Amino acid sequence: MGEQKQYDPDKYERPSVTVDIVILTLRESKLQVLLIQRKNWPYAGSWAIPGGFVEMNESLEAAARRELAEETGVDDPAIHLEQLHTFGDPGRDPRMRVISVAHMALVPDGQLALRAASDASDAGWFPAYDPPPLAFDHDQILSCAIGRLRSQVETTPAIFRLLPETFTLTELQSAYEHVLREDLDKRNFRRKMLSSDLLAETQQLRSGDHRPAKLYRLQEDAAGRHKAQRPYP
Amino acid sequence: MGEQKQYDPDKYERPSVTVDIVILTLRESKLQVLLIQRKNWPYAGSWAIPGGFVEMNESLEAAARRELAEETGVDDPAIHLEQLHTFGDPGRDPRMRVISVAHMALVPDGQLALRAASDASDAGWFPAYDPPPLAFDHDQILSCAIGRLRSQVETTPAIFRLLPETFTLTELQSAYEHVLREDLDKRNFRRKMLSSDLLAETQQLRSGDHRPAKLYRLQEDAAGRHKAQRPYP
DNA sequence: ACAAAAGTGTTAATTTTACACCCATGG
DNA sequence: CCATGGGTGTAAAATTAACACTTTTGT
Repeated sequence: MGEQKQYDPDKYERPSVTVDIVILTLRESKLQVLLIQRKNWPYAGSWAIPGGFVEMNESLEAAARRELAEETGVDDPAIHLEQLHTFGDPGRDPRMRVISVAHMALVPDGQLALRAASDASDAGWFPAYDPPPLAFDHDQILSCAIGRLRSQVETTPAIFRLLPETFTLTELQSAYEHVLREDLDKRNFRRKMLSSDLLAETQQLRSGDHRPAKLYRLQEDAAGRHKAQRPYP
Repeated sequence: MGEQKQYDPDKYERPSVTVDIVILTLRESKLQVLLIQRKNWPYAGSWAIPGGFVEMNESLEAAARRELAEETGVDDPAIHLEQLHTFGDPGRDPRMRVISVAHMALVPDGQLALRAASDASDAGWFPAYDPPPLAFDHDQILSCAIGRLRSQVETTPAIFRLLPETFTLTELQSAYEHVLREDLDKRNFRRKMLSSDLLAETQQLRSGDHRPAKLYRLQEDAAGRHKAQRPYP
């Protein structure tokens, strides 16, 4: 900060600072969010977005990654984690003044070892667009995450952070459709995607119950072209 | 935050929390930022983005508006103020752990009573795209603000928050050009603007040295409509 | 053979770009 | 009368939107 009065910082009461993490994934073709159930006052029994205190020697991102690892077992710098917004209204937590730096993490559905944190009676995945009632101002935080995700998905290759390394075009389209909540035209979608330079064709096929589908992966250098243009729509 | 261990919050050392405000305006047809000169260690003599501590009973936005009023004399809820990002790396301020919630304010050039804060030896406007060396991580904060402004200007009517109530189309175009740093085609610009439903024609003309120009104002209900493309927070 | 998902082109509509001259006023 | 900024239209190109059938596999 830039002020420069001869403040004695100790004469100011200080708030607690936490990070909250909206952890999103695509499971069962739906956008889902990880929530933990509170055991204690306030909001005992309600579901909440996971979070925790920022320690004095760690950055905000480090704190968020630490919490992410604690909740999901995922400790991978490749996981997409971004800061969303800071929520700091006095009274948002009745126990004390808590300023919370909200983050969003996008994790591919996979072997997420969902280990409930020691302080949660339970943890689970819920439909992000239709969550249970949430503690504190966590409905706002979730809305903020979903809004950001949608905007990212429309303008960057963020969708791939929710997908496994290889995927079919139908899976990719379905991911877009479930995040954006709109139906896309199959032929237009495929034409646009294939002409976008975002995808690399693999040699493999996904054999399933029906006609096998080509598998694609994100083009290696696509991260850089990120901001450039909207892949879809 | 959502964790719920039986934390004793007092056993945690707490960081200081501040708000910093990137105050932007269009002066002399240039995008300019308000900076204050530091008098004391660290970065004595450097220019810095104004800011100050968040008090225990005020929201982050209230703190930012209070600082904005202290620096500029502008105390108007209509001023566009938005939260940008929170900067909290340990060591960003050598005096202590400071977590700063950066904001951006857009003020129309006008009778800004620039009163230097008591702790600043001076305050002044500087070209936002070509600022002097800045204290702390304030270059990052400024870049963040400019990036956000550009994205807002491309997708929302934010540009009008930098303009006086009435303006000519040429002034409007010039505002876009100086914020986006690109030249726009006059006829395409005017056609697009006039067909956008964002503008209301006034009966007045701006008489200057040459042919008078029609004055426009932002359409009353325009705040909602242009939101179409990118919602950010 | 059939059910189910994969894959494939064309046309119309809309949006974006490029581009140059006349008009109204003040000095 | 002239210098200066205000104001205007059209055509080509690019992008987007709408739309239905054939292919391949497993059962």
